[in-house]
Amino acid sequence: MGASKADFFSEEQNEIASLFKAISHPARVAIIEYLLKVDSCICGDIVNELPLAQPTVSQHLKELKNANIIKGNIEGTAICYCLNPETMKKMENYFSGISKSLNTKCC
Amino acid sequence: MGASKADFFSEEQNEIASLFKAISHPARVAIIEYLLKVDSCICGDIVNELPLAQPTVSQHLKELKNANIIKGNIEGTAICYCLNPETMKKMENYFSGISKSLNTKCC
DNA sequence: TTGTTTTATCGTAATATTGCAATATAAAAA
DNA sequence: TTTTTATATTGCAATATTACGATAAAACAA
Repeated sequence: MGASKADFFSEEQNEIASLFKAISHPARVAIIEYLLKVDSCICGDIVNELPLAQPTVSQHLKELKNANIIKGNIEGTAICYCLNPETMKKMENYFSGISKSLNTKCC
Repeated sequence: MGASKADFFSEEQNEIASLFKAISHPARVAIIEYLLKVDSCICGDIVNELPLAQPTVSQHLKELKNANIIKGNIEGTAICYCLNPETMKKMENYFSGISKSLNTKCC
């Protein structure tokens, strides 16, 4: 069909999948790395950093916000974006948990 | 358009994006978590664990293999799958690197 | 008020992904 | 050999994503 059969998987599996789906596009990786590079909130400016039109960037920012990967604070005409440390930690923990319980003698 | 404008992003950004794209689907998250749960190579058996038809599972396994997230060893008629510890570590490191250089006083 | 700036939304075309039936392939068993 | 078992590939329909022009909305300046 094309739609994922989300109903057949656990809530947690669907959550993890959509969290990583948010960073499964190079534009969104670029946004994350830009926010990391400037090391502060960025008001405006993101559109000029990417080789994409403004509506497209806005759409990618919306997806990152929905996934809780970035936070956006309204500052007058502009919006201040920054990374959400908690979500970064959550994703780190997902993999460190896997690494810990991995039997490396396998295969 | 629909296609991502991959040419305009860095090699590294495209790599990171396709790595996480591999775990952006609940079926592939379920495969990872099943391999983790059994804590050993699994020969066959994966198809029966998922609510999907055999060709669909095969397709998901192929994507996980292409992303180096799982390894598959042929064992006669069956194929032994297990997680790739190096890729797990790589993904963990991506986020721990972000967490480390994150200015948490922001926003 | 009007104009400017910044971000969001709508509508839609191009492309990608998902899922599966049918079929193919490959190795072992009978 | 034929049959069985396990996995892969092909082809296609249904759905999702990506990208952007046009437009809207919101805040501020003049």
